[in-house]
Amino acid sequence: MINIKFPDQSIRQYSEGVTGLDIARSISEGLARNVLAIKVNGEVWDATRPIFQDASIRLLTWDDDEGKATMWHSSAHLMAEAIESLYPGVKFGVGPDIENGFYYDIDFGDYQISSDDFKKIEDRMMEFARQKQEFKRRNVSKDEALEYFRRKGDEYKVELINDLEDGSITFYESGQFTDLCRGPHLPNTSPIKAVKLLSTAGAYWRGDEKRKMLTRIYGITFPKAEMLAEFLNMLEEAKKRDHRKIGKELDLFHFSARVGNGLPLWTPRGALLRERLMDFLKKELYKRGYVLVASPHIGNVNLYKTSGHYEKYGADSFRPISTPEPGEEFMLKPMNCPHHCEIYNRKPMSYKELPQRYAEFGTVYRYEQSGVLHGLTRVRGFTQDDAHIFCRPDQLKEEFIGVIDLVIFLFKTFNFNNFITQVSLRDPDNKAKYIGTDENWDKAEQAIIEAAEEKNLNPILAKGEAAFYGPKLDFIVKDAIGRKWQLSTIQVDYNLPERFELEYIGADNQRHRPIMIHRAIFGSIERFVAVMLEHTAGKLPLWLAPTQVIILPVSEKYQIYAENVSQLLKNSEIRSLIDDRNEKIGKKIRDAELQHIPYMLIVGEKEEMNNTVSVRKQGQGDMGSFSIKEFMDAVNNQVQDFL
RNA sequence: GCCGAUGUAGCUCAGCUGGUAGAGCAGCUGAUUUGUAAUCAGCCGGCCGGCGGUUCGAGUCCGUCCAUCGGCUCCA
Repeated sequence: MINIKFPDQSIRQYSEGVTGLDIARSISEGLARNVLAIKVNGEVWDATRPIFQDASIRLLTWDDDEGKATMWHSSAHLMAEAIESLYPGVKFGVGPDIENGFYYDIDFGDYQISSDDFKKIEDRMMEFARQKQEFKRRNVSKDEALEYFRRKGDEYKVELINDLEDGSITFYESGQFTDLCRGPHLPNTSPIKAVKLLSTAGAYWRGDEKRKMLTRIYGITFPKAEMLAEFLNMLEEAKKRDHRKIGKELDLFHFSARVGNGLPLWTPRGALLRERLMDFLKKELYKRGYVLVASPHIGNVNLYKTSGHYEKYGADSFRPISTPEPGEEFMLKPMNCPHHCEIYNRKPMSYKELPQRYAEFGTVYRYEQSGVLHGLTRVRGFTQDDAHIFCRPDQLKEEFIGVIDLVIFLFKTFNFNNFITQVSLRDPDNKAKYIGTDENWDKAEQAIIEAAEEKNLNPILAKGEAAFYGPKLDFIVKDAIGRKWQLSTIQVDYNLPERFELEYIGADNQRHRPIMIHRAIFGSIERFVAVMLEHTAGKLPLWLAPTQVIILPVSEKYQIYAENVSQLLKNSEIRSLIDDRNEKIGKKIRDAELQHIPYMLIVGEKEEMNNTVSVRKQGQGDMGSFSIKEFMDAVNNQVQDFL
């Protein structure tokens, strides 16, 4: 007998060789039907794999991320089986589960697969799923594995196997399909009750653009048909919230091929929104001891050679600008930091003057590959809400805490209540590839982790994810429909202080090297606007709305009164418009609602007589009648914290 | 950049197997003078993404370039 410990710490005894499925069945038949996999001592196993030793276990169902992952991984096999049966001779690359579903990279030879083929494949997948095909795990020797796929003519699998250790290789068989696979998998295909293939895409074999491009097919499966319907609804909702669509509808920004792709043009309304965001942030920066600096859009090539950016952005980015002076070249700045380093460098700095916190809404230019451009989230010219903090090593933690506070304050302000954080640390097995001393790295990593813990961030620790120049802390927000966006980043940099020979004079009268912290809260204004629009579905808060109030005269007779109201609002710095079109009030309200204008003021005979406005709040309807002053006070009250 | 798809009026879209462009919304004009999510009528508006080709004839077929979309890769 062996002892099996459950998540609630209770222990039950089972005979050796018991499987997850057996354990589930010993609890209830219902659980046995729902169990997709089992976690054994922290490792996810097939629910059908026998357990021979004492173990802590957790039965995994659809409600567990690992349960979903197992199902989607098995679904990738199911899709591969369906595709192999429909298109014999295709070759398979890799087919993992991903955050929302799974994909498989496939070499279809000469056949050009398209979404028209999806229905056929989905039907075949469901047919196989209903057959309740079992997933059978089998250990194979490297020779046997190679032999199998050589005979099958699948060079991709052969390549994968060649990279594996003999003795660690497993095959999974389901129906007519055998795949090289680590697993785990479902006991059988029956939990898969709904299938949807989502898209095709080209994907380089092993992510290497020099190698062959395979066809990737994305799909998702569910244990219930209703869940698929829900998922498809969510996709619809995401489409409705697409910032590119909202940006057009609300007339915020525009792209012109004549200006150049990836170069956003901000319309009057959009520019206003940007200004509001930047003004708000500036005010916070002053409060928190930052100082604004400013630098030009170009800098001498030598600046970027010193910083190392030339190497990174020189060849594949906008080409340097030449001048009448032979040999003289300037670059559009891809980063603000070199300029800020030179601002720091302008005079000897005392330890008493640190930290220096330089902030700039700096517009930078990077020649992104045409295929990656995407609305406002990926562009070629964008404005970072950038800042660089130059501090002493003993100030690092405190500075981190300061930035974390600012980030949290802003997330709260913008209603991003759901976010995760990640600390990127260096790879402990490969310390050589990082610049900076061992001691400094240890201290910095420690400082970041401590700062994050003090702020209860509960960060994910990602070893080996740090840049070569320093560890960092990233903030990833989840928007209203659960999508993740990386916004804020705080990065330690040992590299630039070195390259720019930054110094301060310490209390010991010796020269010391300051530490530099890069930090951006919004990331870029462009991206932040995009995320805001998708998060709010275009319903911007009052203080950000380009038009805060629209005055709707019931008929032309009240035009003069409407203008009077408008003037009063303007005097009070409330952004308003009059809808003086010859339309009925219902129509004007409808259009204002669709434009998500926070307040509508209906004015007619009653209002003109009593010097009032009838207030309608966007999304909520009629709020009743108020004096103009009452209304203005209420508006000013709501926005005052943001001015 | 690469793979695939798409590109028709300011916006959203229709236009079958090639015969020379259509709707709704927006805009303009007029009528109506309106009370909390679409008043009616008329009008304007298109080198059918650009360039080449096939054809008597191309929005429709072919090539090419550009842009957009979904991915790969990269990143804010």
